[in-house]
Amino acid sequence: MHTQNLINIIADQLPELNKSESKVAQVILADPDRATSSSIAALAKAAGVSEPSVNRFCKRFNAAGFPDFKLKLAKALVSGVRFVNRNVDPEDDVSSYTPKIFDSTINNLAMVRDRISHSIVNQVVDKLIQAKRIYFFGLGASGSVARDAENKFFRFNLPVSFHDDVLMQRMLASTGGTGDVFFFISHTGRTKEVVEVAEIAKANGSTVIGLTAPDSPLASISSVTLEVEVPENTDEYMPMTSRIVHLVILDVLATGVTLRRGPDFLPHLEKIKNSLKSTRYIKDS
Amino acid sequence: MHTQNLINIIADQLPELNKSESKVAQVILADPDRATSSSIAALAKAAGVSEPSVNRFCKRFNAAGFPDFKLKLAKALVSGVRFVNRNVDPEDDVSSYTPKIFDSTINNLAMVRDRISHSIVNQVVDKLIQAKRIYFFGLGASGSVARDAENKFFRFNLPVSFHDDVLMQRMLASTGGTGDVFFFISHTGRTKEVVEVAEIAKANGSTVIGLTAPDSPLASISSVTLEVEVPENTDEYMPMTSRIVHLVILDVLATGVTLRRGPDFLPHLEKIKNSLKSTRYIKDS
DNA sequence: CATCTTTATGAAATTTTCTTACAAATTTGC
DNA sequence: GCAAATTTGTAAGAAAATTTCATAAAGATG
Repeated sequence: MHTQNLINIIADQLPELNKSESKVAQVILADPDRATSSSIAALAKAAGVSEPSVNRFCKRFNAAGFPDFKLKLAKALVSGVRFVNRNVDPEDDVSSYTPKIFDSTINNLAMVRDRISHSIVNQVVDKLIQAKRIYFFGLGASGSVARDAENKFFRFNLPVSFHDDVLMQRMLASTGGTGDVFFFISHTGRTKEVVEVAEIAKANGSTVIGLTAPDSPLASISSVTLEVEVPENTDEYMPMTSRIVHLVILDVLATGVTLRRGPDFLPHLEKIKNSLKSTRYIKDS
Repeated sequence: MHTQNLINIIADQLPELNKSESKVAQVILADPDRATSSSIAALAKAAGVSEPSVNRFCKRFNAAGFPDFKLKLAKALVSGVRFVNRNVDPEDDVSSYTPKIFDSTINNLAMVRDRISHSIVNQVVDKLIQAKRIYFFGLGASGSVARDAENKFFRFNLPVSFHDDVLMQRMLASTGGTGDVFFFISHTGRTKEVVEVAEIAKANGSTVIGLTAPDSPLASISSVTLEVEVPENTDEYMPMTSRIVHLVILDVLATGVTLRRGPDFLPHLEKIKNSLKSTRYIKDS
């Protein structure tokens, strides 16, 4: 499991801190970048606590002392993951909402990165490699993800297709059988049409893979489920980030397949890349 | 343009440093990680120079002093490790390549987050709000992005469509005119078909927006360009992350449009959300 | 090659920053 | 309501960093 980001660790621990430690935490979380460049005295003053309290705070988070803590904080900031709960609000202008949306996406990715089951990724790669045919199915926003997956997996010389048409999906599911892989992408895992099609595929002996929410009907039907838990979209203004997480997971799967294929396969990928060259204007410089 | 890594800067400057500064540089380059956690005294001793020499060295590299220098060095190390040493290599297993792919995506997002021009985002939001019609065009992987954009902007009650068919694109571009917005998505900005269609759109008086690489043919044609610079995909195994960056930028634009529409518009979004409810299995719990 | 000028360097003092020890205050358990 | 445990701050002192200034080295000039 990936080491959690210091900032998130602090945020997580927040409720368990005592009064002065929590004051320190709040000041740091409010502007971590500033914290890295202030002295212990300045930070103590900003938090309204004594210097030793700040020092104790640092030690609580496994730092040798304040300077060491600052160093760790600085590193945590670079890794790009910032503090979570920054919702877009109606008063925001471009320079507020733009980073907020990036940050929220980044945070969700970091969360899934730390939680995704590697053994399940491996199982799915197995299934994909052994597949006689692969179908990527999704509706609405997940349709775009499915389409992207087709574009990606097509390069592996696998018989792959994507469908965002429910009737098409239904027909294909009912004509499939052993060796066929039906890969369902769904944010909620509760869309009736999707679940029904998955049931049909399953009934015909095909392998059903779900890239979806845990504890959903789709998850329970799937032969293997890649569980993605992205916080519900409570804020009206926040975009749905699950699509993006799904895309990255498909990137991971594609990489898994490439690696499993071994180095002999690279020339094939190169060939596909080159086939596009003639469609482009040459880069000067 | 990517800011040069501090370590590389030091290495580059090496020949121009004087005797004691160069000693300091060598010690730091030999073990930069150690340098971040040693005191000025320790480093001075290791380099066989005086403490002020180390201090002067730090100031030479635009640091406020030694502690500030250590901070910058620490940051450089983190980003260095991620960019240089985090490529997927053929020996990787699931638990290595999975976080690597997430990290590389996260890094690219963080980079664009810090570099994207807010004023251009604003300009694009303006154009989208005023548009009589919006067309999202993309080919290949960018086609999926365009499709996702349609799905997203459709909710704004704007006449929007997406096309990944070159002939369709061509026809629409030539029938468009003032008030129409053609939004082109392209990783390279050099695909001939895309550039040609953009030229046609432009010639007919439509607004052309490019979500693409800077200094590309597409960028130079566009009325407004959202420049996205994602490091070239040199590693055979690394997936292309520009798609994901593009999606997030479209999320930003959509948020901008929602905010500009004001709170009166929220019921409309709510209505669309609700329209999907009946298609889902209810969540128990 | 002597002398002046510039530049580089370090010793020591000063200042800033951090840590520790301990006592006061607060909370908790009984 | 009192003792123990925990939390917090004061103040001292230790450590680290910076500045000042003197000296040494290198370079320029006649």
